[in-house]
Amino acid sequence: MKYSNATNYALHTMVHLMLQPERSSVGVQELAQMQDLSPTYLSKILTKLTKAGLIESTPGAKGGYKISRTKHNISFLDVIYAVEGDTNLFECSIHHEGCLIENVMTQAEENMKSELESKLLIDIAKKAESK
Amino acid sequence: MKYSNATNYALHTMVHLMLQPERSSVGVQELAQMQDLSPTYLSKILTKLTKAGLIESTPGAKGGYKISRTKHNISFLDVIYAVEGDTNLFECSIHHEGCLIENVMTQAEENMKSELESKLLIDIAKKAESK
DNA sequence: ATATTAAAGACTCTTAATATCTATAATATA
DNA sequence: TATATTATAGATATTAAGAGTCTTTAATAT
Repeated sequence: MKYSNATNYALHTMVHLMLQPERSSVGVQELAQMQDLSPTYLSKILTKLTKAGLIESTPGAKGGYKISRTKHNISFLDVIYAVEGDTNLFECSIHHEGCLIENVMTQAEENMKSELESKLLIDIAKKAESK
Repeated sequence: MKYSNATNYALHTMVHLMLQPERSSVGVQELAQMQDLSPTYLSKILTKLTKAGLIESTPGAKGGYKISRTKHNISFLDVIYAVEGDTNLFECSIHHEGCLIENVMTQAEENMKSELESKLLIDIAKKAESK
């Protein structure tokens, strides 16, 4: 079990965008180069982030991506959901109602998610900046 | 991102074995039938559990599998490790030392794991029994 | 000796993730 | 308005991992 590469790239991209000056967009070319990815591939991921409202995109010259104005409190969980969707890590294979095993597994997953919800990208960006 | 089916089957099998009378072995035939699986497939999973020391196997007539004598305190995490191995859910794609993103993701995973470590199969088995 | 059962290895099938290519739509600016 | 630039969308190919089967071998009880 692993997080997808896409989630990994998305998190790095988001932190990078957080470090940009206000109102300035960054093109997919630059973002892709930074992580040694093909622009077309990364653009798929960026489109997901855009649809989730985490970033804004403007096509055309001088266009690109920037952090959404309305969303400066973006959590790790927000990014993960945007890329992977909200799915349960565990679903009882026998599929019986109120499975005790599933209950335990779900609770553990909740613990992880609540941690990821409490961690904001902006804090990581600031830490990275001050290094 | 999902837990494997194998983990799912393993957990159900373990709880089932927990509910057996002491010293009695159950064959893969019966265990497989219970979950509507092919015996050969389930046996792969059972072998992993055996190698991890969570259950004991005896070949031959009247043989089968039973919970390890020495391990009546088996946690959910033990079973997951036995089947999936201990791997990190997240590894920085840029692979730079002390990645701040990776740190956050790893901490969240630890929260999940510690919950799974604190939950014992025997407690689930007892609950299921008393229903 | 025989029946029974686990273990191991080779192999196939399926699915999801990864990634690329091409065409289209939108925007800035000269 | 024309052109260059950039995002979006769709089709398609590639890869890797998981799921599952089949067959052979080894171990054990009776």
